[in-house]
Amino acid sequence: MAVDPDHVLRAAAALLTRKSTATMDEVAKAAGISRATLHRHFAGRDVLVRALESLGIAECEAALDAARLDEGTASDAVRRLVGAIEPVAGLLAFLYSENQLFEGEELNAGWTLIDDRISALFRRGQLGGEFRIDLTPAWLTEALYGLLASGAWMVHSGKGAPKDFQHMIVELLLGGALRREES
Amino acid sequence: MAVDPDHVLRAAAALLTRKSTATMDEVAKAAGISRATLHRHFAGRDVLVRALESLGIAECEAALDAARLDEGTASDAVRRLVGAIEPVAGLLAFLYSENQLFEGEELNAGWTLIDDRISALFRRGQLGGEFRIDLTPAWLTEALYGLLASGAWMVHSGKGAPKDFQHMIVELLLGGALRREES
DNA sequence: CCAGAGTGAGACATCAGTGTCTCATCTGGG
DNA sequence: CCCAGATGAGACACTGATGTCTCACTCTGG
Repeated sequence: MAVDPDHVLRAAAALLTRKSTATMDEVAKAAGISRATLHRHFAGRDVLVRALESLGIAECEAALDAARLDEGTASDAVRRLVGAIEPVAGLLAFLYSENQLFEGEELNAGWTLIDDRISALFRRGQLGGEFRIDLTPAWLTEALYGLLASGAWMVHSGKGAPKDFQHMIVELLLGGALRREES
Repeated sequence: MAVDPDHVLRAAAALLTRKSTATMDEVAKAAGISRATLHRHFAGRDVLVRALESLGIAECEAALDAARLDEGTASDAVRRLVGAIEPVAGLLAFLYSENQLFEGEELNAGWTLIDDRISALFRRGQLGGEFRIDLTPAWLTEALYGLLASGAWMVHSGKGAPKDFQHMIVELLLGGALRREES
């Protein structure tokens, strides 16, 4: 029976999300195929990681689309974005750490696109008077990534419930830790 | 001349902070000693990483002490903490990712101590009515780690200035992205 | 001055992960 | 039914990192 490359990719993503140093052997086993077949579809670990990178980018963009960043208040858009991106957070964290190894090589241009779209959202919130302007959109974007990683870690390690993921991140990112006098 | 193990450790920390996959050979070269001597002082990569872990814990605790978490408002304490912990942020990020590989093994109890001290700070802020209570101290602590990692990444990649490190993190962690009507 | 400790350089074996190949087996379409 | 293509299992060699050992050199203290 012909192997479904997409299924293999998702199995690899699920495994590497938990154990980033997993062997090609383990990846193959996780996907339910032999190492030989895995190598026929992805000729080498780097090829596999690149494919996972493309998958992560595609899913991120899908989440960005689903979140409709241009509609409604920027706060609501951020809320939708975090909710939509939650399933990808683990894979994102893996790729994030893996990309540090590609130091010399150029990184996939897709990330820049995603960064730009998220930055644009924060900028929209600033221009609309919704967000404070003393924190740059670039930093807010990077901070969102960090909080997503922390949230994914909380859930993964069992210290936090998946249902709280969106609330925890959005509330901290938007409102901060300080208690609000108003409302 | 006798090698100073602490100097070796700091050189290793500086290198591994930038390139987490550095070889023992590269570590030795970075420390200005031979691989043989490096192995005489740290018999294996895992021993070296454990030693770095101890160093990171010690420096974290020193930062916690220097920040005087019990004095003044919790907000000011957080501000001092971030400022004091900044030099360790890179090493912290390295150990953070490295600890994921120690899955089965027990993690150093020192981290729990540090977590507890930071959590206690956030709890103090909550009990004093300074911080909101719908975000758990455990999450605030984890979020702080994530923001420290993001900040270190911003500085490391040149996207942000070191002088903004403390301000970026503290302002986002405490105040959030939303614009404040008051003040 | 001399002995001993510490170091640098290099050789060597080992080990894990990987890339590659072969061959038997299985499946599906003509 | 039969064949072509795909898969699984395993063997084999290669590579990079590592652990270990030896030997020569250089300090320093007695």
